[in-house]
Order: sequence, then structure tokens, then C-alpha cells
Amino acid sequence: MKTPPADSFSALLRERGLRATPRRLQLLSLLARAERPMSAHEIKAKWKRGRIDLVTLYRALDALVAATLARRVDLRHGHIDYEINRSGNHHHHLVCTGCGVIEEVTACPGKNLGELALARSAKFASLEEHALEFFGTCKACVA
Amino acid sequence: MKTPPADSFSALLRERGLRATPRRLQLLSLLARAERPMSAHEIKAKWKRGRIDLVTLYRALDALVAATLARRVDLRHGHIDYEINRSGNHHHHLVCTGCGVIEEVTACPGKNLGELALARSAKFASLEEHALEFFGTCKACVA
DNA sequence: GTTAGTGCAAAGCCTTTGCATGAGG
DNA sequence: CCTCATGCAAAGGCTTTGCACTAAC
Repeated sequence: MKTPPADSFSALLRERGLRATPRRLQLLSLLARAERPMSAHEIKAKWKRGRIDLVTLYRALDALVAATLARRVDLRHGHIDYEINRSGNHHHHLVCTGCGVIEEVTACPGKNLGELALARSAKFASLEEHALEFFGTCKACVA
Repeated sequence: MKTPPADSFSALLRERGLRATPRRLQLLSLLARAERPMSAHEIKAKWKRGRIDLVTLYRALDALVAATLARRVDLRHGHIDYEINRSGNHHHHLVCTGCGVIEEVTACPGKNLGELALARSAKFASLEEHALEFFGTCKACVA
């Protein structure tokens, strides 16, 4: 999982009409390195250079999500988690209801199923996104 | 969509070791009649006979979810929604990001996909549940 | 009579809003 | 320079906790 250079992040931000500030670059870098979705509070705790206000963080995350550079995920942990949205890295999650451990699932019927659902739907004009998460028990929590 | 008689709800509750109180019976009845998932606040607002404290409602909902009589759903509305969990009525949702309107999706690859994900997983022992929701734009919001 | 359920008050926690200051392009 | 980004303070909203009282069985 290699991390794109900071310049590439700058370009990504500017392409979407967002300013490439140090905080947003570090945020993208953090998200890109992360091995699992993180909450705003976790991101703040992991912040390296300088500090970031939680409000700024929430607003930056909102901007990234709106720009499709990040995704929101609900893992039933009582808060929103965020993860980077790389093209070609579509995936979902297995979540342990015991300890919260997370594993990625790469198989996904979402697109086809979405088209089917849309075709059968009376009310909807288009689908942009879907959420799919599995909840179960990990081997450590069974023992 | 017929509603089972209250006696049947009593039996359901007792089978799971829960007491069949008037509030829980009315709660099950409300959930069974609902055409879409509802938040705790919505349920309280729809309450007919007498009144129910929000705390009691949250605890009753927790009990129903634990007893698999209800399900939690995240439709990205900033709160948890609840719906009845009837056997043979497994479904998911289309959610309009414009106006919030909801439509049910009956097609679901969850079981097979879950088994596949579990087979490929290194860490997980079992899967009990999954969440699958589609987000898009309804015809009214396109116009 | 025991135990589970309920209400009230209060707190907890994540998240958002408003406003003034500061930095990007 | 003008606009967007940031920080601080405060509030908002959903949900949980503690404790005393009530009702189911």
C-alpha cells in the first residue's frame, strides 16, 4: 500500500476546487496510511506535526467527503469513521461485535445489485453509493 | 402487511425472557405497522396510549434488538433508526440523499456474500448480520 | 416477594454553528 | 486582495447512566 507523494494530494485537492493547506495534506496522508477507518477523534489523536482543532478536522473531512476523496463508514461504534477513497480500492468491512476488530472485504455485488434495485424501484432516479458491512465474531472473541 | 394480535407479541417477548409490559406491546405494534424505519424520537412522537419516557424507549429498543425482534438501521440521518425484524422479511433500503425518502430493496446477496467473505477471512469465526443500504437521488429530487 | 421495567434528572459524547482571525491563490 | 480555511467558544442533539419507584410474574 504505497502512499502518493504530497504533491499529488495538492493536485487532487485543487482539481476539486479545494485549497491545498498543510492540514488537509496531512489529513490525506494520514487517511492514506491508515489500515482501517478512523473517527475524527482518533485522527486528532494521531496528529503529528503541530495540532488541529476538532472543528477544523470535521470541516476538512466534510470537504474531502464532498469531493469524493474520503468516505464515511458506519461500523456501529457510535460515531462516524472516515477512510480514504482511492479509485480501484472499493471494499467493505467485517466488524467484530465483541472487540471491534475490522477486516476488509473486497468482494462486492453492489454495482449490479444497485442497478437491479434501481430498475425495480418506482421512486428513484439514480444511485451514487452504497454501504455494506458485515457484523460477526472474530476468532479471538470466540475462544 | 397484517399486524399480529397483541397476544402473539406477548408470547414473542416471553419466549425471549422479556416481560410483556404494555409499553413493549405498544412498541412492537408501532414497529410492526410502520412503513419505514423510525428513530426513538419519532416513535415517542407517534405514541398513542399514555406516554413513554425516552429513556424507557431506548432501553426497550435495546432489549428488542438484543432479542432479535427489532433491527437497527443507519440511513445516514444522523441518528439510529429501528425497524421490526420479521422472519422472511429480510430487506434493505434505498435512501434519497436529497429528501430522505426511503424505499425497500428485497434483493439481497448478503448471505452468500457473507459466506464468501467468511471463507476468505483470516480473523473471523462467524457472521451474524449485515447492513446494506443504497444512497442516491429520487425522481422528485431530480426534477 | 423478587426481579425486571419505568421515570426523572443529569451527564456524556459526538458533531455542528457563529464569529473573528489568518493564510492560500 | 478576496475568498477560503482555521481556532475558539458555545450550543445542539442523540443516547446513556444512576437511582428510586412501580409493576410483571
